[in-house]
Amino acid sequence: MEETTNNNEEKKSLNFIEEIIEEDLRNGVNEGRVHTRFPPEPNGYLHIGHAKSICLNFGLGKKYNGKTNLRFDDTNPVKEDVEYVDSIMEDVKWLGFDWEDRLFYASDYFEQLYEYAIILIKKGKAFVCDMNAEEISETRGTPTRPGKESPYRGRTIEENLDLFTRMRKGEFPDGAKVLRAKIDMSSPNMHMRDPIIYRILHTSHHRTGDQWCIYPMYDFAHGQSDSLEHITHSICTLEFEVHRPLYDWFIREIGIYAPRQIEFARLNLTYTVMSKRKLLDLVKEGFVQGWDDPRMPTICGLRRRGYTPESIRNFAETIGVAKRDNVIDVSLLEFCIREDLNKRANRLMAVLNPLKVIIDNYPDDLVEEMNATNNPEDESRGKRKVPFSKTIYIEQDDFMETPQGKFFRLSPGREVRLRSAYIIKCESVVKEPETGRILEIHCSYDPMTKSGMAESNRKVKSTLHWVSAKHAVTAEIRLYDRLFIKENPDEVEEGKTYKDYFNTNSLKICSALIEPAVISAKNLDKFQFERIGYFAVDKDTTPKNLVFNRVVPLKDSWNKNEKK
RNA sequence: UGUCCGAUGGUGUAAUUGGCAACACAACUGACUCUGGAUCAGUAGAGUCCAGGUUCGAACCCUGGUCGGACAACCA
Repeated sequence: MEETTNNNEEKKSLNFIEEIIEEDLRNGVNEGRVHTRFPPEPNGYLHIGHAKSICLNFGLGKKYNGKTNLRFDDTNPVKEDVEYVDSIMEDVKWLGFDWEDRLFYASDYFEQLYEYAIILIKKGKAFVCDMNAEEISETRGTPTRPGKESPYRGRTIEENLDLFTRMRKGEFPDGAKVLRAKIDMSSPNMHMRDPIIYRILHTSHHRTGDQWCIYPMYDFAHGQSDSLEHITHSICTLEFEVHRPLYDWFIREIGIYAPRQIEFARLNLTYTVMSKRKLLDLVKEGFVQGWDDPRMPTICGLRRRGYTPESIRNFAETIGVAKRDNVIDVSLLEFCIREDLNKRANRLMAVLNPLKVIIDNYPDDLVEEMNATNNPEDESRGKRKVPFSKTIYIEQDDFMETPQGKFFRLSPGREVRLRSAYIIKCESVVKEPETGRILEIHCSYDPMTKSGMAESNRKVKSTLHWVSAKHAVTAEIRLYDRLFIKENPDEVEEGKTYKDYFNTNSLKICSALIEPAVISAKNLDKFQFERIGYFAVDKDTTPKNLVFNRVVPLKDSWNKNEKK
């Protein structure tokens, strides 16, 4: 519909990465080929920050008719596990991306990488060093002070070859020796100070088993892996900018194809943390119930919470990509899921804090099937039947004995519409004598105002949701709030840690009375409970116990005014 | 007292590459509404980190500062 108004097709501006790619395309670099990759380490679950990278890499592949690989950078067997490999593949697929037949592992290249190391040794560009971790660290210098050369730096090529071969054979224990690149101990770039490229690790690997006892360092594997896969644009986060000269050095010395690395700023979100380590702490220390706890910014957490792949992709698109540090307001993420669910989630009525309403002039045993619209945004979703009877429940918040301010819901003597049903009028209030607590309210209904009836269009100030007492289904409801009480939990005061800002009210469990149509709901089904919010069926649901997660509440301008 | 990177409304991203700051979220008005949702209309909010310079003209180029981030794991 937008395109009908302006035919001079408003072209969307390019982000800086697309600009670089298009420039390369114009210059005929790589024969016009675009090939990206998403290279996670299988040592944890993916989070929304990874989603940004996934959408970027796969999005670019798609946009430029190129390809995108999935490659696991699995060079550290002590931290990695197939559990993570599986979850990562599941998450990428769920987000809607396809690596087709291009699933790779850095461990696929171990033999090749070993050969590359031999090349370096033969060129006199790498040496076996016998110093231990502490000694190496001490001689590395600091960013402002040059390091000292290793006493083993001068070993002959033959000696290095012999030692490295024996390292591979398993003749030395963990930590006894490392292979180092011979570059420059006085380089202002710490990564160029004779970096370690191979270490001894007598640990079995999740894919290569006990085939190897030496493993390449990430820096020695990543760039070459990209090269081997003929990646044209290696997109990564900012912290690897300083590594680029090293990658370039390896590629040049080994003499292989050079991809172009482009760095972008990682995503930060308000009221949460985004590092794998911190997320793991929250799981291990029981702040949350697992990686897929719906409060977690992990992909599996968001999925369980009720987020859709479309909403996350749209979020990634909306936040854009640049090089400056950024913190995105969670409200943008919430906007994206509301926007999506508004169009696709069917409506249901559910009461969280019930207040009993008896309609005195309604026949005792009558049950009427009301016609309710499933989704007013999409008439094709049709209608459903909602049973109505003499005793119903409404939300406690929807009644005020002495209405204040602009409260225009139910109160004594006032009329309101019951959604998809009748207009009722509050006639009296029954209270507990001692406490004054409201027990129930009595109303009358106007039979001529049934929804859909010709004369039903009388204007009333508000419409309330409701459920029929004898037909309602009970469900467990989990209400989530932000994980932390501080916008940036990483910004800690003296003597505190991000954990001190954990929001102890981030999960509230309550129950709800829901209209009977809910019983057919299956895991991950999403609904809008009218006037409350979007809810998704949780996997903890059993035939006896329906469990819903609140994805996000509806915007509430009344509640907002109240808080002022 | 190093190297690299960055700096545009509250937040994020733009600005046809030197032509007079736009879009989205958030906020606020109002209209409409059988969801105080959605939708629609509108308002406010930056003169682009600072100081110089080049130019008819600078958010874009140059110089010098300031501030912020990354880098000293046998992690990735």
